[in-house]
Amino acid sequence: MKKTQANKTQMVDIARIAGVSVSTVSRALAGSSLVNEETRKRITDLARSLRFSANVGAQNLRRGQSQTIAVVLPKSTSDQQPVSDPFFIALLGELADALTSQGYDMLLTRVDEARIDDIEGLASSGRALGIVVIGQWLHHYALTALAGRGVPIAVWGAALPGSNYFIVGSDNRIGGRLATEHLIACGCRKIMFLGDTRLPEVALRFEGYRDALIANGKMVNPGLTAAIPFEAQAARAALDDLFAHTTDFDALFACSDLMAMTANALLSARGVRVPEDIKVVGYDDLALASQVHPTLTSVRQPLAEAARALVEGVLQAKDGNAPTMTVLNTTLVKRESTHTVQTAKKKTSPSATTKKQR
Amino acid sequence: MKKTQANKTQMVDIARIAGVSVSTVSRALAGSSLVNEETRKRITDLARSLRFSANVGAQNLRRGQSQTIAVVLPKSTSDQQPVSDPFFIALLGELADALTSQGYDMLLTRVDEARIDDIEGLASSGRALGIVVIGQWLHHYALTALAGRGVPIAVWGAALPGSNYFIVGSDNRIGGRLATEHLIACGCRKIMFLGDTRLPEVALRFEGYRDALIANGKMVNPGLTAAIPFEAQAARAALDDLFAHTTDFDALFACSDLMAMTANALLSARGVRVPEDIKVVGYDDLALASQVHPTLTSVRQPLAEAARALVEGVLQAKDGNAPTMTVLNTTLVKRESTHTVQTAKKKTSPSATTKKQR
DNA sequence: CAAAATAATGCAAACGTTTGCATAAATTCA
DNA sequence: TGAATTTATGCAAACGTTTGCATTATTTTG
Repeated sequence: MKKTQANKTQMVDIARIAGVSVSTVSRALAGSSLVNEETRKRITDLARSLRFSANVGAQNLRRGQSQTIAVVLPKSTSDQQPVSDPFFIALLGELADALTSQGYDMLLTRVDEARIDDIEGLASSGRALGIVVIGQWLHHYALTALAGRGVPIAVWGAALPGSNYFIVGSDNRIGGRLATEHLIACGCRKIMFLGDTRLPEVALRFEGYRDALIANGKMVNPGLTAAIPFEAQAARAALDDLFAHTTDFDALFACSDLMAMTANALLSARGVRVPEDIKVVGYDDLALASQVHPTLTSVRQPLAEAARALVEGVLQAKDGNAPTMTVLNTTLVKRESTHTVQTAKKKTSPSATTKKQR
Repeated sequence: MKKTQANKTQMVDIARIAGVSVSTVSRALAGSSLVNEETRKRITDLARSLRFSANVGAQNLRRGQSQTIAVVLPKSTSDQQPVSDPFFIALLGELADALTSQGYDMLLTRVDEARIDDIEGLASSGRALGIVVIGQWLHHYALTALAGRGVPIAVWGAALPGSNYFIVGSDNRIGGRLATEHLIACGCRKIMFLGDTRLPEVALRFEGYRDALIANGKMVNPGLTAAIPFEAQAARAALDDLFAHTTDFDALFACSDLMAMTANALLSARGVRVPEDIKVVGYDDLALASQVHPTLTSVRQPLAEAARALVEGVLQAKDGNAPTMTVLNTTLVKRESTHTVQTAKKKTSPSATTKKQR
């Protein structure tokens, strides 16, 4: 006995049984027109019945190319959370689907932000033919260096003009404007912007926020800006602190749904009602946004499209094409958290202990 | 010019520059004691400066083993949601960390539940040395068949006695009992169980629920059970329907936090207050559970431990060891959604529009 | 000082595919 | 009918590593 487990069946086994050479097996399974229809049928049937599956290592080696794309999810060193933001997860899911539907395998890697350079190995080792980076954060420089070295990368993030790597993102500026305009239309006068403008995406959303204010003859009030971080715990602390000091606002524009929901929870705990007292708009339009109470008005980014564009981007990058920037449309999804009319209780049911007016 | 891109540097390049043979390079980089300390240093330095990274396809081929573990996330055919439950995502994150910390790559695949057999190819093609399946759902039979064919798998799910594959799960029965006992201790008399008992995990939680009731001299009331599905949209519809028909309960025990949060939102929309009128316990203890209002009492499953056990399981399976069942402890995390005392407002701050007593 | 042991290196054969080229058999053409 | 063409197959050389074995140079031993 050589191994504990039976050796995997390989092409030579099939060849022997079918009485042909390995070349023919290879060609038959690849669907080459060089092999007789009848023999092909015989071979493919045999392969299926033996549950044969060609060794991809050998294939990649011979072909000089792998069918795998690496997806890296940066994790901040400080943040102990297992997974960053639900939004990234949703994008991840779409990526998984986009990749498998195009016949690529997906290698998922979480890398410490400080070690972002390490991801080059994923490509140079032939493990993956290219890399999708979710979230450029503050690493524009490192990403530029990578791309400069010929590593095929496509990044989800803000469109930074003149960048040397493929970027896919949504129109953050329009997103910010849509949200703000809606709040203005709802009659809000003191709209607070929640987000850390050091991040490129957030900076653009802030510009949209400013655009909307100015277009409506208002000024940007520096007091109505708070650099809330994305990470859940930190966001909660920052918001709690914020609300303890300031209450002079009638609307919140949060740069993520998570942030908006946390804000909602904290306000609610303080007895502030959403949307009656304060209106709230989030960003991302998570699935969860329509599951919470009140359901959350939010800026939607087209995830499936984003995933497709990212895959397309890596492939282009691999082929050495000049980098492009893809900016996807954002849309506003209006829900309860910005309702202006009396909250229309849908058929107040014979519920157990209904307290009128809460 | 042969290729568009410069060819990747490989061992032979390093060998040439260093004036040694490829064997020596290979051994030096592998840290073999056969090579002179000085030459090793020279070679490793060279490799680093050239950003060399050995071709893994070739390595796997030669070694006859890959360093990759596949993680499959089944998606139900009907469900259009990109990613199933946030809980699985959290587990995914832990798995990613556990794998990378042990030097394995993680291949992520979402497979249609109907095609669960296809995952065998991941192992038989040498792409992965083993497979972690997240959620056994209703596929005990298919998984048994896979394991029977020698595919190394480890599954997150309920401990099914006599199974032929590795199973890692948390103690659902205890979890169910803890939740129910807590609600009883809170003075609840009519505790509704929310979950589809066709799923093994849920069935066990229900047993725990029953255990607790019986231990407290109560009977299981069939009217206090609702087969709410896990999937968000469907769950919302089912819950909405449920609450429209029944209000004769004073507590909910939901089989996932998502379900509990949706229930909270729906109840809240109906003017029912949690925890004053109705107490709610969830399951999973998502990060989100402490971010919503009211914060959610929930049954926690030790995710990091789970991830470690799953990895350990696949490796054991690969080595042909007899399958084991790992049952992890569950604990109850008490939060606002089951508070009995007057909701102690923490230092009612000088908030804008505080409505006393909500 | 010869023989034996040790240390460091190289040679060449794998690993399981794919594919250019040669070849054999069958068919068409003039 | 012989040459030219087409069709189907096999041979053998890659792909980039790792590793058993042989080899050489160096040190130790008796």
